[in-house]
Amino acid sequence: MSIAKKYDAKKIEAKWYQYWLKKGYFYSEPDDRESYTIVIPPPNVTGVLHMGHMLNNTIQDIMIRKARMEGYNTCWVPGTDHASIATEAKVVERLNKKGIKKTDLSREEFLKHAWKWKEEHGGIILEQLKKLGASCDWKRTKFTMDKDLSESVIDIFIDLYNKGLIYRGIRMINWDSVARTAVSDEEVIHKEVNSKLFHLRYKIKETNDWITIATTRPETILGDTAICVNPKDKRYKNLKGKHCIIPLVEREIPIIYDEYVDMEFGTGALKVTPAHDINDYELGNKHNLNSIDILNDDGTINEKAKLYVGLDRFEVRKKIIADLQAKGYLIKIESIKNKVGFSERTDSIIEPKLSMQWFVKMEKLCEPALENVMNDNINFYPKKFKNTYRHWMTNIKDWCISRQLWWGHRIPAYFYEGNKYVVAKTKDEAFELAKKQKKNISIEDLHQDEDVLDTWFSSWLWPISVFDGIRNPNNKEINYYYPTNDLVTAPEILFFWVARMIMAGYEYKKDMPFKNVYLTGIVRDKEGRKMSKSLGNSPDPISLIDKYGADGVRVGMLLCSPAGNDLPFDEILCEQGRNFSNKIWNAFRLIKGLDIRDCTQPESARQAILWFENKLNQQIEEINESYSKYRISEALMSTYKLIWDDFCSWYLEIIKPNYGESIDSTSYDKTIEYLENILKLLHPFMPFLSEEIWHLIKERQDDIIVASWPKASKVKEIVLEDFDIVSEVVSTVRNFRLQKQISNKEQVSLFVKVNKNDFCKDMDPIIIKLANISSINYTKEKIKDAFSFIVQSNEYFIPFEGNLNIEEEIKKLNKELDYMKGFLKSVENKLLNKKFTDNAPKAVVDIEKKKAEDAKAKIEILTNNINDLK
RNA sequence: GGGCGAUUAACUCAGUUGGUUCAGAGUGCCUCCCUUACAAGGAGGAAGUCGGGGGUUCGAGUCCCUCAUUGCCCACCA
Repeated sequence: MSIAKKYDAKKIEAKWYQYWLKKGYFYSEPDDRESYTIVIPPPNVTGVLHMGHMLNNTIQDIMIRKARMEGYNTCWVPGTDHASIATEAKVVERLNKKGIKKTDLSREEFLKHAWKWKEEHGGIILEQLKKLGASCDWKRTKFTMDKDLSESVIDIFIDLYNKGLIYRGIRMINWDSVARTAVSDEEVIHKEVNSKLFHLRYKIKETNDWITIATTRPETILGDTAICVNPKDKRYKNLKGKHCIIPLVEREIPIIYDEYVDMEFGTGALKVTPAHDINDYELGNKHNLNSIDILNDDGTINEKAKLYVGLDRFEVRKKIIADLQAKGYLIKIESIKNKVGFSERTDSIIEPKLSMQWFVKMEKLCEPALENVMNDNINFYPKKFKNTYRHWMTNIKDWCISRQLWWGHRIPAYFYEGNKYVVAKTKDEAFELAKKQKKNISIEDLHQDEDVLDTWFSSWLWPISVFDGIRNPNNKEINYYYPTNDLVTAPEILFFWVARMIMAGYEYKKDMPFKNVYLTGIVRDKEGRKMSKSLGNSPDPISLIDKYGADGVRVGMLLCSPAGNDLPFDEILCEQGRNFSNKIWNAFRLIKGLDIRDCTQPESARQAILWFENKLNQQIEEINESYSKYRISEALMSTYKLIWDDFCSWYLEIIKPNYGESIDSTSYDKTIEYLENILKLLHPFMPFLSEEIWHLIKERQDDIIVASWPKASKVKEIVLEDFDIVSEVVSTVRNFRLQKQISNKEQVSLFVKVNKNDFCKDMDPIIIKLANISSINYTKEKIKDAFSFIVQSNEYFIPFEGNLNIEEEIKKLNKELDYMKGFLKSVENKLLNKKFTDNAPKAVVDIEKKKAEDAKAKIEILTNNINDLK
């Protein structure tokens, strides 16, 4: 059989994914094993896979695959989120392209289009995840607007309402006038922009004097209901009780006093527009001011403004400034930098606006959610996010959950007689409730609230609702899978989503939704910019997979992503991942190509096996340790080095028979055993490659995906230490050859003068093989005319007939000698320091003593060698 | 403005309660090698005043203070 020299990922990845699916390895149902559960952070149903998803889902898959091998009943629930505002925006855009306006459609017609869009695009991202190798239980795929999940959402709304935790009220909210909906505080992004600060003067009615105010939003003067100054401000002391006239509209408003006003800013006089500014709104409440809402939902000016009715607010800004200037009200224009809120979804400028909305009271829900994170019942990785979390949870405001959209869960409130309403699951139930309030009501009088719920109002139930734990709180599945084990997500949505899931968990299951939260970094490009569509700096994950293989990309992602750190992505890392695939592939080719005979086992092989056995055990422990601390990159790096350095560069090089020779069956069997263990350790990172080789090594029925995770037995440290000496000797000899240009094919002889008591010669055959030594001779005397070096106070000599550069040798030795002397001095100083010997632990002092002894011995050798050369 | 981090080799990062020869890893770089698994490779090598300054300690990448640079979160100046 001839095996390709280069590993071809493309060829095999699809094959194994289908195979695993067919064998049902991803499928889970409750049984008597312990469960290990992850719910996917549901990507937007209309989204496509980006690098953030790649990272996220690779980590989840690694955890799931390892848990599966450890014997847990693993369940990774996939699904998508309806993403109400994002999806609705896309559907609207698509309709616009066809010349259809949303406003021309009925709600039902619009939703038909939206569902059609969902059917067409909804599956894409999940199909992409399969290419990555994600071992999700696809039979459980959920969508936040599935019937059962939708019902759960409505049940929860009603329950919270009945508990008094949901209320309706007029509040200042963030208004997105493109999407024409309220958005939550978290969906507003503040950006610094260059603005103009307009100084405008208002006439004071009683005195005919002027007062000058400063504003960046001159169009809002149409909604002014007061001018406010600081009571301490001497400039405005005599204005108490006076009024002024708004320019152009000529409306009269009072002058009020409040310490809120910053005397330093602008002119120290503030125009107050309670309907369109959060601070003004609060001032308005405090001073009983009217609110005049001058904005329509689409951002145009309404008739309450009296002027410019029907024009867009930004157009009005230009016009009003021109008009104010013409009439002498504009004093000056200043350039300033200020921060303006933009909608995360539509990037339009957010207008603060008074509006009737639904809210969830957060205070009570927060309590257990905060406590159980702070006391580590729920663990955050990395820990630093606990601080951020606490900060947010202690400053949280009520959650505005209504959105003026159609795509989403419609609010189950039914209105009659204007503002009266009842909350119920169906219109019939609502009717029954309404009858209690008003005897002669008819069902036609009830109108359901037009608004839908914030997307996060469904996603906060995700870990419960995917197991139907809301509608059926004690069903077998929820009891078995909940709480889930790990949540892997981006820190960006810590508050939107993670915090709220924790709240919902304690409110509805009296328990945490997950035990651990692994927060990944943000994927950035080489320049450190966040990867985004608009910048066009994000590589297409699928073409990366085509190029480097899913295994290669998985490794590439993980090579640079310690938990919580941003991830500077560079395609070269995927290349490294691919090269690693190839390395393993070729190690396999070597093993597969060996000729096995029933011959005597060489001593070098026997020693290599002894060593590698211990090395492997040591690394298994280390890898497990890394996993337990959620240091996934570290676990990968340990695996990488174990395979590349220890297994390939050392072990296989020793075990490999010389040209034309055969391997003994004992060594061969051991090698296969090690390869199998290595592949198991590798499987979570490189599932496809490991499965492929697993089956190519020998005929077998079992699959690596469900093979048992390697167990570590006790490590004999001394063996590892002995091997370290051996490897240092080998490297030094190789270095000597390189320097003196002695070919590796030419044998050299090695003399050893042992100065240490516990010297182990067992591994000499390894040195002989790897350094191509003719023989190792032990000597009591130094060897003249030889290249010499010291390893662990033992002296090694390679007789050398060429001209040794004496001066250079002496220089080299002197350099080393100086270093050792300096080192000895610092150690001795330490030991002479009584404070050190008295205070430091005995073990530390003993180590220092040993250091001093070793240093002395080495100094003696070096000194002698230098003298000999002279 | 408030809060939380970060700063260690050219790059990306480890460095776990202060104490082994502790200054590390991977990549990159340099030198030699197409040697009978692998040039997507092998062997060897160079490279850092641990951001600056001060302090605590017998002992400081590690703890404290301060400055500088930088990232993120929250609030927000009309």
